[in-house]
Amino acid sequence: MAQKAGVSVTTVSRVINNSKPVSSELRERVERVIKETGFAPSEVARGLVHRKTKLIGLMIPKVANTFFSQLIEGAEQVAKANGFNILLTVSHMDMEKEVDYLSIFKDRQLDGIIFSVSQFTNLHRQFFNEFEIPTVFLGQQIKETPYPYILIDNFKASYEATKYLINKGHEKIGILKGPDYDISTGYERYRGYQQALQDAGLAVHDDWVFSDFHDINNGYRGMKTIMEQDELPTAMFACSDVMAVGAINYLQDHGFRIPQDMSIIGFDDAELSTMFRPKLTTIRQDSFEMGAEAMRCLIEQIVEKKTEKKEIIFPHQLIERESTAETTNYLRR
Amino acid sequence: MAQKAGVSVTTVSRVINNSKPVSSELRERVERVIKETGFAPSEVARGLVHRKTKLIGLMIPKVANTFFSQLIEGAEQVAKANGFNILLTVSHMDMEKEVDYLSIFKDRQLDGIIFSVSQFTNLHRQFFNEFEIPTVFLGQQIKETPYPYILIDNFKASYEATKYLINKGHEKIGILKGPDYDISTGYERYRGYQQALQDAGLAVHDDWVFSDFHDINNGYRGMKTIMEQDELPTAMFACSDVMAVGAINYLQDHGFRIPQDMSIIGFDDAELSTMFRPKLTTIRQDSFEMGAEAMRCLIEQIVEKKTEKKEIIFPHQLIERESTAETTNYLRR
DNA sequence: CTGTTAGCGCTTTCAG
DNA sequence: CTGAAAGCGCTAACAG
Repeated sequence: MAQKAGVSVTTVSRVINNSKPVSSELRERVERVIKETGFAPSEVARGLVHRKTKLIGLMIPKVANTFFSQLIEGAEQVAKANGFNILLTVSHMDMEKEVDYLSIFKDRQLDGIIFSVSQFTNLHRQFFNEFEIPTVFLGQQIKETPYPYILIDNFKASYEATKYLINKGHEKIGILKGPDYDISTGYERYRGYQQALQDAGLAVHDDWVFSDFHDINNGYRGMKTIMEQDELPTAMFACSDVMAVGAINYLQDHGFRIPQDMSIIGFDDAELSTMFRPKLTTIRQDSFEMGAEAMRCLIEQIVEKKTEKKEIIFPHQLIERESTAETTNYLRR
Repeated sequence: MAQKAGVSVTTVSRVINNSKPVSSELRERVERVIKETGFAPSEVARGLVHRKTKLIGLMIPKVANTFFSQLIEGAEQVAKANGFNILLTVSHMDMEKEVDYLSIFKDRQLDGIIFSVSQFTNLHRQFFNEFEIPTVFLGQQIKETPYPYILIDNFKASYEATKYLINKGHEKIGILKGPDYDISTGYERYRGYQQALQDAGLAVHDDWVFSDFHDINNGYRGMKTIMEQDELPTAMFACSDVMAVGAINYLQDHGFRIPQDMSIIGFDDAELSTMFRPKLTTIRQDSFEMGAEAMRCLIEQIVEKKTEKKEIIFPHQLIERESTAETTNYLRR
């Protein structure tokens, strides 16, 4: 390349990066050859010099899930707009894999990490202690690192969802939640539910609490388990839309009508919330925008070369649709 | 690192890569320091030496779509198992972006590309002519490059879907398809539909043909457009499940029953096919496995250092569920 | 078996 | 304004 244009590599570098003045003559010559040969500098070599890769590691538990797939799109868009690319890894909620990927991120000298932790273990702690790399945590309040985290207020959102059901006259309210160790969708959402019940003078009925991974089958199974109890709830708070849909499927398959026989509120406002009939009443969180914001926050850390601990709480919103109703005309159970 | 262990960097390299014999004494010393410091070699520097990055570029039009999100998971799993990582880009069906990303892939010296092309333009052609990089195309028969492509037989699958409807006694069959320039989900699926109709002595009714991007709203809109015609079909072939769901929503919202008043067959067997009620009759394609296989095929090219043109046709399968029925007791229209 | 040397393709001093 | 030289962190070829 430099040869072809009859200049030094330095000059080529200078015209490409516009880093130092170059005479218009040489510049033109170089530009011509660039156009002809389609030359572009090796990002790898550049990376070696600058100790920057312009690569962001994005680690999430699952792709095939509206929340995450939209989040990815948001993050990708912002990354692209800032000259970054995304190295995507899927952890499948496996802590070992998470730590494994973390060190891959390190070895590859990624410029930053966006990380949806499933559980912050000692191995995680160790990594972030030993190694310094701009990071944004997703979905959980990770307080023990200097890095920001971004999430919605799961406690509050769940409190509101439960309160909403209570305001509709429900007193027997069950919950379909994530696994206990999943702080945000398991623990926090359960806490909100519990608190709302308590504040209304209602008791938590353990038989109406079901925990497992968020997927449709578990929603189905969870609802089944609960409907096999002697005493039945009149409303359910499903901590994800997929759980809600699974639950509704179970109920409909067994002759129950929604919302006439059971009110169900979901969480996420996934695309399916409106495709599904009845349309889901749910808590909306803007996952695309959360991905975008996480990426903005990360890039800011990278370019400013400083990270400040901050907590980004995203707004959520209760959207009332068709899967919930007043208790007034509920059958006696 | 080398200093700490009191050896040369070469020796360190040798124990890490096990590339040449090292005395057990030095080896131990080095290993100890590695353990202590958590040292790991820079992938970037390695990449520069080897001209390999162990990175695969994956370009798809959309993440938030079951077909692609599962495909990503399949590809990621295989990549990981072989020591590769994925650089993910989302093209949003934008040809310029596609070409743009292609050259990013080149500049970053990715080891290979898995590419779901929307339309193979001159710019694409030019890229693949000028530049040699292991590639696997996804979803379209790209015949003009030396690289393999992987897809299902869209023509045949659509023929079967349409034939299935015909066998149920339907003679008035509409179609909700992808945009024309989308060879696989637009053109090929339309061709299969058309051929099946023709072979059965049925005519294509242009008013029952609707084309647009595959999403739920377009399914809704498409069905609306068709239902506003004077003469109505008794069955629809939706070229994607999301289209099918949109269509069903429209019909149900307007008092039609599925499948009693209209039979609908989808395409993809997305997760929602069974969550949705009525459960969708659809054409199943295994996108996870397609992603995995594409990655295997790509990695083979990379390690064998040779590419042979091949065509990987994945099986598809018609799955009969609840959204289709015999015409026998259809209302006269 | 081990270390020294060269070089991967770039950018950044440092001279001129 | 321009080029030569040094070096980013590693591996491979070459001596010893």
